[in-house]
Formats: sequence, structure tokens, C-alpha cells
Amino acid sequence: MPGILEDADRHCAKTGVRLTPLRRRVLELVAQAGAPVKAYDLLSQIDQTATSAKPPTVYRALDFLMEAGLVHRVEALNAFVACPQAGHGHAAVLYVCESCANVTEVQGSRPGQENKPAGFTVKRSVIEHYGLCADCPHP
Amino acid sequence: MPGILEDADRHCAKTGVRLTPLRRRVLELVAQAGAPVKAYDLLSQIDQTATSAKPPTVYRALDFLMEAGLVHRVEALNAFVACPQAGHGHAAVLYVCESCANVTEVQGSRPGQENKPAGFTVKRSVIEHYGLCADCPHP
DNA sequence: GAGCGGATGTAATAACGTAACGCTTTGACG
DNA sequence: CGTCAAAGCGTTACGTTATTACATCCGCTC
Ligand SMILES: [Zn+2]
Ligand SMILES: [Zn+2]
Ligand SMILES: [Zn+2]
Ligand SMILES: [Zn+2]
Repeated sequence: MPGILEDADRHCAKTGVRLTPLRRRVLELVAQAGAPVKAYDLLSQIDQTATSAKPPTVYRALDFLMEAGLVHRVEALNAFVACPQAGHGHAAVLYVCESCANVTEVQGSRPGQENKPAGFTVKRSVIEHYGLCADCPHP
Repeated sequence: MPGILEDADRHCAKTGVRLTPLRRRVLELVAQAGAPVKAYDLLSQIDQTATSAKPPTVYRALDFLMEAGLVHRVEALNAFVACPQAGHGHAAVLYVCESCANVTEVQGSRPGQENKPAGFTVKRSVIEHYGLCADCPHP
């Protein structure tokens, strides 16, 4: 979590996209959480400061942040996590602890493509592992 | 595609779970589709025969079928596909064509766990690759 | 037939996400 | 500087996905 916002600033400056105050605020909330966050939770947090937040507000910001490679969507949870490495080019592999909700992200060039069908061209991968992290008691 | 229902009958007999007519009907619809199907689409198809289908009806059937290893949920699509190999023990890897919606399932013992964090115990994996299959025109 | 557990029916609502429209801000350009 | 187009954002309304809670039914056992 240290420096995620600063990294985002640098990354956006380099790639020429606009990290507006609203988008930066949403990224800040996602990064602060340190765990998967729901869109409507972000919504209610934004609402505390400005009464004007509606669903499109937060979804647009999240779309931007995902496009910019600053946030990943956790598909099986309908939630979002901040990426610890702004704008990395490869697919993210997420290890999600079902006990403490901690998420560890690792990256690889072609993760999970062990037996790819001949001729298939992968454009996007969703790789999420659910279980128990090292810090949580194993049954 | 051929024999999915018969395989399901055998598998449920062997594991001692009840593949009721309703559950079998839902599995039949998912298998017939040959592509990811949405829960509410199943719902409307069931409705054609019995006016009594409501959301819990189909979600309960799908929960059972997933638990039994007869159906997989495609997380990034909020949809469901029939498993070609009833009750296989390993994680499924899905290759989903974004052009023709065809899904190819392959299986492996620990797919996508290239750099698993030390001490993490994986209970469930979601591995979905999106792109273009061999039969669809590549740009 | 009383009791029990699993399966299903039913109503209501929660949770998640998007379309469409208009106003405002930004930044490029003459 | 004034103009203009594109991007960003507010707002309303709606569509889609999923669950909770409670009632009922059915097959089984005692
Ligand atoms: Zn990442
Ligand atoms: Zn944990
Ligand atoms: Zn399978
Ligand atoms: Zn295809």
C-alpha cells in the first residue's frame, strides 16, 4: 500500500491519461481497503463527502482504473482490488484468502494456459485462487 | 455433448445424490445450449413448460449441479456451462471464445499456480481465458 | 398417521450494473 | 483571447443478477 497513489500519478503522467480527483479518490479508497471492495461500498464512502455519488460515478471511475491497470476486478466476488504494480503488462493471478480477505497478486507471462486448445488466441485471463493464506488457521 | 445426461445419471447414482426431474431438466437446458447460459434465460425456458419457475428454482438447481460437478459457473460472464466430464476432481480451465461463445474445458491438477505464495492453501480456482477460438477469424 | 428432512413453490427484496441525456470542464487551435 | 470538440461528470431511470424468508409438498420412518 505504500506509494500506490504516487505510483498511479507517475504511471498516468507517463501514459498520458488523466487521473482526475474523483478517480484518484476512488483509487485511494480501494487501496486503503487492502482487500476486495464492492462498488456500492465505495459509493457509500464517497457519499460521505459529497452527496452526489450515484452508481455510474463509481463504475466509470473503476472502468478507468481497470483500463489504466491500476485496479483489478475480482470476478468471483464482484469486487475490486488495487494493483500493487501500476500498469504491469501481464495477466494477474490473485490468491484470495476466504478467512481474512487478504489478496496477494502475482504475475506471469502466460499463467494457467497449460493445455491451451490449438489455435486459440488468449486476449484476457481471469485467474483467481480461493483458500486460506499462511496467516490464517488451517482446519 | 452426447451422453451428458446419462453420465450425470450414473455419476449421481454412484455418489448418492438425487438428480431430480427439475435438476435434470436444468442440466439438460445447460447442456443443450452448448455455450454459457444465463440463469434467467434458463428460467424463461423452464417457464415455457411450467408457469411456476421463479429465480430460486433455477439458482437452487444450479447450486446443486455445481456442487455435484456437473456444471461450472463462468464467473466473468455470470453464466453457466455443462461439464463434459461429470465430477472430475480437478480445477477446470475454460477457454471462452468471445466471437462464437464456444467454451472448451481442459483440466489439470494445479493450473495457474505458478508462483503460489508460501503457505497458501488453494481450495477453489477460477481460471477463464477469453479470446478467439481456432474457428473464428483472427483480426 | 405423526414426525422428519429434503425438495420445491412463492413473494419480496437486495445487490450489481448500465443506458441515455445534458451540463461542465479541459485543452487544442486559429 | 474566443471557439470548439472531446472528455468528464451529474442525474434519472431502468435492467440484470441473486438471495432471504417462509410456506408447502413429498417420501420416508416410526
Ligand atoms: Zn496487477
Ligand atoms: Zn487469511
Ligand atoms: Zn468440468
Ligand atoms: Zn469462436
